[in-house]
Amino acid sequence: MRIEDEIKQPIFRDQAQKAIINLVYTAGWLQLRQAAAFKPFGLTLPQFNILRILRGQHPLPATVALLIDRMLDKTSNASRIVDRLEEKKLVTRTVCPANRRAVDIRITPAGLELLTRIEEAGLLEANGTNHLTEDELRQLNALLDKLRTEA
Amino acid sequence: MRIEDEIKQPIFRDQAQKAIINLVYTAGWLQLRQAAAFKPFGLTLPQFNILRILRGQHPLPATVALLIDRMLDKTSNASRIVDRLEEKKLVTRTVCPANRRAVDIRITPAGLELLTRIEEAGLLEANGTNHLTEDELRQLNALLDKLRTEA
DNA sequence: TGACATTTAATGTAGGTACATATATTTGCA
DNA sequence: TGCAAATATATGTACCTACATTAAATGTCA
Repeated sequence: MRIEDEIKQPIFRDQAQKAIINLVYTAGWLQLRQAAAFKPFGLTLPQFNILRILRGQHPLPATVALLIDRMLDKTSNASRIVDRLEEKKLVTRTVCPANRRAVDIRITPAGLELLTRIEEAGLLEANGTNHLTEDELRQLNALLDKLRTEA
Repeated sequence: MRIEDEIKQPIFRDQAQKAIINLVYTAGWLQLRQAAAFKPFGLTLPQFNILRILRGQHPLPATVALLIDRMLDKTSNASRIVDRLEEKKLVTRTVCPANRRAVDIRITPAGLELLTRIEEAGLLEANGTNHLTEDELRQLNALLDKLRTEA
């Protein structure tokens, strides 16, 4: 459905305004579907992303600073997301012996097993981009990268 | 900057995964800039959007149902956003006389004046899409609309 | 007419972001 | 050595979304 119809706004000032609204709306649409997919596993999207980063480090630990560096949203509060994962016994937190300011965060066997189950469910494949061809996806990536170019 | 460099992930599974991450990242990037622009005026983005919808109705009132229908994020809680606008005296809430379940929400003169000031500041123009040509913006809109096509 | 369903908005709860501040530890350097 | 600056994380506050529930008013229909 065209964005005009999705939000019942028939006229935009220009293509730029329309593109911005379309972009934010489409990202929200994607996130909503992804969040719904993760819900049966008791995870939110940020929690899932952090678990994946931790698996990437495994069996080495990660620090909060490393998580922030790798996350999509740099300013988000990794500390509190780790709180939730710790409550669910999916990660452990121990003071880093080499630098007692830092915290070593590690994914647990339960966390690894959960990631495997989620991936086996094929959530990541049915993700909403099925209607675009390889070439269209490339175009989209190029346009988004260009859009973010700073003056 | 390419999305690979923005989030320090050199390899994606495929163009589709890259496009999804790129899309969510770019939308967040845009929203962050927009939120920063509204901050000096004491408004958040959802508050600004609701004020604009109310101005569109002015001098007629809007109901909460109408606001939800027009908003980008359909499931968001318009009621609580109106709470904040009411505290700031930018809108009024009165029980609808024709249907006492509904609430008539109206923008105040202060609300209208604030919108004018924001628009005069030119925030909506410097919005981050300056680097794309008219044709590229059209392409982007078409790709996003197609992406959201349901099976 | 009166019981029941529907509509409209508000509220409770859990989790998230953004930004400022606090606390503990380590580092650097006079 | 000792003290200030820097670092690493945690916490407080305000606001947001998502989803479920509640409360009040209205509509429906036997």
